[in-house]
This record gives sequence, structure tokens and C-alpha cells, in this order.
Amino acid sequence: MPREIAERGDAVAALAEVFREHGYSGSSLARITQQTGLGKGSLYHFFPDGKEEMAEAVLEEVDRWFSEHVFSPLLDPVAPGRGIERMFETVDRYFRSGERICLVGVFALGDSQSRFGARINRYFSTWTEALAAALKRTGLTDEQASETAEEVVVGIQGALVLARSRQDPKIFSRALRRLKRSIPVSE
Amino acid sequence: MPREIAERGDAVAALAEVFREHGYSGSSLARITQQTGLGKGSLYHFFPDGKEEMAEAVLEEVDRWFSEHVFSPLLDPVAPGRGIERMFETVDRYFRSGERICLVGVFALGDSQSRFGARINRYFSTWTEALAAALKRTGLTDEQASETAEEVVVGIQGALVLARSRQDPKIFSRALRRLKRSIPVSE
DNA sequence: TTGGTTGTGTACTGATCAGTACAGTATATA
DNA sequence: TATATACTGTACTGATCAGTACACAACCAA
Repeated sequence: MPREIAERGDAVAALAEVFREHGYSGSSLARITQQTGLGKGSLYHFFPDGKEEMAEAVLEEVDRWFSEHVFSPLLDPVAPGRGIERMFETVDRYFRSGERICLVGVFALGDSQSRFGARINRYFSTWTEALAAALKRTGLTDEQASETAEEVVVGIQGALVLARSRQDPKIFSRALRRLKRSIPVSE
Repeated sequence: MPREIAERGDAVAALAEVFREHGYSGSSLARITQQTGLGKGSLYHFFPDGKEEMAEAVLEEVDRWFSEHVFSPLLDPVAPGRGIERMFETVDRYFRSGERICLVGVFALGDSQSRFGARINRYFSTWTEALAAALKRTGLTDEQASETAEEVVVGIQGALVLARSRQDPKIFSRALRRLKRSIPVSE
């Protein structure tokens, strides 16, 4: 029983990398089995509904991870400034300083947008709203907070697109630096 | 003979919308024929090398369009400020105020990145460099100009990702407004 | 060791994939 | 009207697609 859980988790992590690299429709089952090392038997055992369930599981895991490591610190009522700082650090590490792209972004621009639209929407709105809440608690007005939060999330996504496009992770690092600077210092 | 050119041009325009909506691997030939109204016979007549040539033609057309309508005005030596202004107007119109996404961005995040990497890279570097050159001529230092240009292109791409993800074009309009404000006014 | 559950490899299915072949139609010039 | 070229519909190919069936292996508890 514990074995199942552990291995399904490993499968999800491996699947995430496949979908991240090739998108949803670019990830054929042949490619998935090859890149994850899992045979069809195992994959359909863990995900009886097939590819769509695999993608759902991956998105769910991304959601879960960001909730725990990014959104929760932002919603910490005592230290909003510290939560924002940690968000930048965590995001930088998660995207490997620009060498990795955002799986949710990949799904958003691909044809999978129609399939997973609700989840994609929720991911970005949760992020933006959590950041806006933190900013508001540092003393910004509602409008300033929402506007700045949107600017930051937009900037991160755009930087990932350009870093990938130009094969230059430094674009991401520079963007993070600019975005940090654009936030009124407090605490 | 004039007919050929006109119809191939129409084909490219129609193809662009298919690739934009569904990405490269999400655009099956069945979907392409259906959405463009062109049969396989016509498609392979215009694009003998198939789908890859269709995508190349579309990317080429995007390049050509941006060169003419965006990069050229930026490189106009007499009125850099006016060129930047026009860039924002043109970009806003081109992306239908956030209702449309960037085809090059779609290809950059999808599995087509490996296939069309060179062209994708060139598109974004040309844009960024043209904008940086214009900014420099408004009086910014080299570094300020490059940094600001990168910020703007990153912001536009990120805004398109988020507008699409959250199905809210206003995200794009707000981003454009912020980016315009971030540019030192001159002229 | 036995029995049940969990996990896996393999061989298959029908559908869809990109691409080809080619006969046939439209068109434009002469 | 004749004819060459541009264009298009259709029927086909073999490869690959997602998904299924199922026998078998690994494991764990009794």
C-alpha cells in the first residue's frame, strides 16, 4: 500500500517533466513511456482514464506544491513582507533561475487550454490574489495591491516565455530583480 | 500567376489562426483542412513539404508583418518617441486588446520550440533590440535602454499568457498601460 | 506456503496521423 | 478555341495515436 502511493507520486513528477517539455498534445504515450520509464501497464494502472487523467494529476500536484510553498507563505498574517520575499526565492528555485518553464503556462497557450481551462484560470487567480493580499497588508491600497500583484505574475510568466525563446535564463533573473524592485519596501 | 500569390497569402493567414489556437502538434491536417476550408490537394500544392513548411510560412509572415509595422517605425531615426508610441498602438490592435495570443509565444512554449527555435529567438531578439535602439535615442543609456526594452517585451508576452489563462483581455490592456508609464517620456 | 492485492510487459484494437498519387477542373493567355 | 499551368478533391499508404485485455510478476499478510 505505501509502495503504491510512493510510486504514483514518482510517476506524477516524471509526467510533469514530459508535459512541461512537449505540451499536452506533443506528449504521446510512446514518448511518455520512454521518458518516464513506465510501461503502459503501469501508467493505465495509476491513471485509468489515460492521458487526460495524467495531465490532471500533474496540474493537481503543481497546485498543491504552489499552495504549500508559495501561496501559504503569502497568506501568513504576521509577515507579509517576508512572505513576498520568500515567494521570489521559491519561484526562482522552482523555475531553476529561468531554465525551466511553467507547465501551467504551457497548457494555457496550447490546445489544452480548452480542456484544463478552469484549473489554469484558478492557478493564476489564486497566485495573483494571494500576492495582492500580502501587498495590501504591507500598506498598499486595494488598487495598488491588485495592480502590482498582476504586474509581478505577468512579469514572471513573460520572463519564462522569453528566457525559453531566447535560450537565455538570465532574462528571467533580470526580470525577477526588476519586479522585486517595483514593490514598495516595507516591514 | 497573381492568383497564386493572393491565394497562398490567404492560406497563410488562415493557417496562422489554426496554429495560434491549437499550437503546432495540436494542429492536425484534418483540423487544418476543416478550419481553413482548403483541401489537402491545395495545401500540399502551396506547401509541398507539408505541415512544417506551413508553419515556417506562417512564422515568416509574422516576421514580415512585425518588421513592417513594428520594428521599422522603431528604427525610424527621426522620431524614436513616436515610433514607441506607435508600437504600443499597433501591438494593442494586433493582439486585439488581449483577445488574441502571440503565435511565436505559443510555438516557443510548445514542442515546436526545438523545430523553430532559431526563428523564435530571432523574432524576440529583433523586437527587443529595435525597441532598445529607439529608447536609446530618446536619451537613455545603453543599459537603461536594454533593460527597459526587455521589460516591455516580457510584459507584453506575460500579459498575453495571463489574459488567455484567465480569459480576461483587460489584463493585457492594464499591462500595456503600466508598460507605457514605465517608459521615460520624451520628445 | 498460500491467497489476494498491487503492479507491469506485451500484444492487440480501431482511429487518426502526415503525406502521396493522380485524375480532374478552373483559368489565363494566345 | 486550344493548350499550358494553376489549382483541388479523393482515395489511398504506412506510421503512429490513445486505449484495452490479460497473463504474469512482485509483494505482503495470514
